[in-house]
Amino acid sequence: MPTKTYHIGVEATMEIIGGKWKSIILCHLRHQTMRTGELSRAIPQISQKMLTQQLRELETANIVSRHVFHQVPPKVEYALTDYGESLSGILHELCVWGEDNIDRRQADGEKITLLSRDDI
Amino acid sequence: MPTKTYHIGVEATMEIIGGKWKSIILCHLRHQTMRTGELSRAIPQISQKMLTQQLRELETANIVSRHVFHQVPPKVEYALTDYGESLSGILHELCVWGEDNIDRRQADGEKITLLSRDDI
DNA sequence: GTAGATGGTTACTTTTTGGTAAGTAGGGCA
DNA sequence: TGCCCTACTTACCAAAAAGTAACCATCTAC
Repeated sequence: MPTKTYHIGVEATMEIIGGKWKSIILCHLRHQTMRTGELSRAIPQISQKMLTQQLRELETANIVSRHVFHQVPPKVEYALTDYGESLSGILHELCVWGEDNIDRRQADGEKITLLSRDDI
Repeated sequence: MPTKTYHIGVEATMEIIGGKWKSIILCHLRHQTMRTGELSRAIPQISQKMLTQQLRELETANIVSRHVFHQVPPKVEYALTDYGESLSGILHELCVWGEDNIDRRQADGEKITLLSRDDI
């Protein structure tokens, strides 16, 4: 198979946490283990399909673990793996920087709202 | 105009540094002011079009400054703004985490190469 | 007068990503 | 019997992001 080539480290990172949803999902999992339904309530804009798709990709990258409880109705819990935890600091900074960015833009007169801040 | 709504800070951050190219460009500008041609040599995979497009967007977000020297042939220099510098720590961590990720995957037997590490 | 250097734009196409809506499973429960 | 719950999948379609290739402007130097 062909060798995959990266030119700079950040490429690999963005391949894992990039895209519209992954960093958001990870920011939520940073604080707690969550069930599928909890995640979709926490991220109301995301569709079922995108949620599971992104979770699978994060699982494949060994960032998120999936724990299935064999019950009916089904129960599945997602959490950061130990390796995923190594992203925690970065995720926190990404949240905080974004909050500050929104503050600036608001102060600049832009019509923007931020619904919740990263409390921890 | 409709109010733009974010649910969590990281959304705003990723809107600015997300996508295939922005974080790479920023990682290069983190170390030095660069001319257009230098950037495209530093990021050989990027096309002219994408390079200028991404730089314009970063300029609009006030992350990058553009300094035109009125010469022939033209000379244009790009640099992080003071505000852009506030991303420097995050960008560095994204690079370092990615380097480590690549190391792990290599150790895991995946065929991957990283051409250069974030030296600073 | 023609080619080269630099930075940039445009029209067009392809690829990737995301969204919608419907369907599956299987036990609980009225 | 039939509907609910939860997690998940699938087929299909729309939109956004990125790639390609050709083109412009301007002065310098041959």
